[in-house]
Amino acid sequence: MPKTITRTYSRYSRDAAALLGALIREARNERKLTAQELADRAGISRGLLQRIEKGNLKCEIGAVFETAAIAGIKLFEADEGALAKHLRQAREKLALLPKSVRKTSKAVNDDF
Amino acid sequence: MPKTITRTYSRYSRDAAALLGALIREARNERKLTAQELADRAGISRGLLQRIEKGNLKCEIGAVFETAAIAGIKLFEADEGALAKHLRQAREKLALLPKSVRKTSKAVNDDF
DNA sequence: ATCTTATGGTCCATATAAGATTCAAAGGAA
DNA sequence: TTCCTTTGAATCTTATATGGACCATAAGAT
Repeated sequence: MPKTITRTYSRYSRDAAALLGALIREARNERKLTAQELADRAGISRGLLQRIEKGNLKCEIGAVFETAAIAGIKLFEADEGALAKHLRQAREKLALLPKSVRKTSKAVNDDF
Repeated sequence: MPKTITRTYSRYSRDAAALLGALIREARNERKLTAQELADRAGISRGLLQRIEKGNLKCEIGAVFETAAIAGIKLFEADEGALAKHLRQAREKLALLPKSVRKTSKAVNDDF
């Protein structure tokens, strides 16, 4: 039998997905859209929308983002212009950075 | 031959994923972590991390959120407390709402 | 220069997410 | 009450994302 890979998720990730799903559901209800309607507009199935609204982490991020956008949820609390600006800045900044990192010391800290 | 489903994504979704990926890469470089190290900590493969950092939308949202969390990116809000707060508020609000919506008129507007 | 490590990319096997279908139950309108 | 719609959930099949093994290139160290 093939070995089954079971992924584990941190509480933070679970909360983030649950929150996003709840926001989508809230926005959908406010706009008086049925699950089927929103799913159709997002180009996904109703079953997938259900999983997304429940905060299921095993969903394609493209489907989640697309659904959130159509429902009117703004990711990163930014409007489209601000998002594009952030993106451009991030790209410019990355262009100046070296492509690879080299460890000189094991300066590692996980603070979360 | 089986029919292939090709998903389309809005510019907003693409930008959001690209930004998130860029933020992850930036945070990884600041922490002087190699791609392999971050991938190991997130429990994913290096190849998947590469796609995430490139903003590929065909990735499991759980893997993306987990990676972002480990890299130190705070989703939606500044700190985890704010995230948990929002989540709780959303859930409380949802508990008061009816489970289903009924269309009385086609009051639908897509403003994005 | 050499050596070592990191990255970017491709290809393939397979674990798995998505779509489709079904059903039961609940909600709202008549 | 009787419809009709929506939702929730389970099952199955299929499309596909993931992991792993490659290899070439780039970058830092010596």
